[in-house]
Amino acid sequence: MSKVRIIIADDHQIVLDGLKLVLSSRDDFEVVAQAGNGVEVLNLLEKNIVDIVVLDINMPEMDGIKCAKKIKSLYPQVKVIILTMYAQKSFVEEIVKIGIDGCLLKNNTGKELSDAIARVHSGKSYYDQIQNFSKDDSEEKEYPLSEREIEIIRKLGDGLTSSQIADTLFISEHTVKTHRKNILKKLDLHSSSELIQYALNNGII
Amino acid sequence: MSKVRIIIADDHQIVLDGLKLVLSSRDDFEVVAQAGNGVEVLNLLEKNIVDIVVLDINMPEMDGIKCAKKIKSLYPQVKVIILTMYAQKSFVEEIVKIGIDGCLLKNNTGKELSDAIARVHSGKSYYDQIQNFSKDDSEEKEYPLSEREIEIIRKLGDGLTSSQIADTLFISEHTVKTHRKNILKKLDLHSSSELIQYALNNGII
DNA sequence: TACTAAATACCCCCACCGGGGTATTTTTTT
DNA sequence: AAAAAAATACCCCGGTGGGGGTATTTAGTA
Repeated sequence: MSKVRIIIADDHQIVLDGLKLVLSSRDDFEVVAQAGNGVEVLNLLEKNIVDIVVLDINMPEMDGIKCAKKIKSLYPQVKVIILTMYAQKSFVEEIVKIGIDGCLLKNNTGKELSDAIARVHSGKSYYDQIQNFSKDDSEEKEYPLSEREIEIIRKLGDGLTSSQIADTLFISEHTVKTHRKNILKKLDLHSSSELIQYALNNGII
Repeated sequence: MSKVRIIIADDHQIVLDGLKLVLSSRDDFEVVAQAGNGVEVLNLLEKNIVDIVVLDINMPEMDGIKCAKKIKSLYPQVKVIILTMYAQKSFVEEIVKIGIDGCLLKNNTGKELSDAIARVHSGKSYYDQIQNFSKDDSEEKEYPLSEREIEIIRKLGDGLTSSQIADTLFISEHTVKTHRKNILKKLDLHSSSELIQYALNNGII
């Protein structure tokens, strides 16, 4: 019987090393490649035959969700499992819509990841606690932040002013102010200080 | 020859599993325990003889820096290595002051962590790119924050304005502004946003 | 194709922040 | 008792932030 061919992606090399060892402890798994961001994953998929891709959500260049979307459109037969730090409600719709096969928190053991891979490989899906924070609460509307908005938040956290941010991003100061305004509205916050606190507490920064 | 006895702490179980495998691949290392936060680490240290503790910075309950401080005061002979996601300048002063023995980014390979542990165990220190920022030159000017100033910082983090803070503390708005001004000067920061980020990263909030 | 979200850019306005001072009173330390 | 540190309070001023709009262009999706 052939092994399950796996690609793993995480922006922290040390986590990659760990995951590889975790998965290699099963002799029916084979980690064929590692990647540090979504773009690398797509490059690797061009040259490798792969059964399953394990993606961290938070990655530079191209995050896990975007990458999963690409994978599912380019290689529908490839299974995708998302690894995430926090149970972020905003991702769930995306995850379901894209048709991601599995999703679990980094909070799980290596064995559970192995189980998830085995289950997904057999054609089933594997969702961790995700259903807990799935959209039961129709009351609370989720306003997901765009990439640009997150970029703005990070720079606000560095203490840059609107005009400074505008300079680094080569856009108008007005645009930066609009973004900040929209961010505060989406998150129902009322100052940059609150925003930074929120961002740090939610893994945005 | 006895093995190097190691405790590893990270709030993500899967990362712990990975790290354990990475370190166990060396037969002169022994991972005696794992912890999900700083409090657990301290409990484990009461019952175990340990050479080295590897701490993630971002953990609930008690973060890596706070935990390191405790360890160094309670068990000075125990070596501490900090694992961090980003090279955050704000941590460096703390890290140096506390006397942490090693510090490296999660961006490194498992082998580099092993090397760091071996080196630290031999009595040397191991600093990744971090030392680019460090400035052990001469006297580090210490500008300790007063209790009142910390009180102000917390309220700033809640998004309160000067006048709102003034109301809750029954002092003049001018006084609040003076405090904030002094705080920014002491810490060499230039906006409340930077301040909040600094405060959260240093356990002030 | 039409629809939608995102990014872009601009208007007005006032309150607040950041930075520069000075100065008095209270508390703590020497 | 004297010195140092902390907390208090006030002045000025320019730039920024936060909140209310509107509108165009671009990109992705149905």
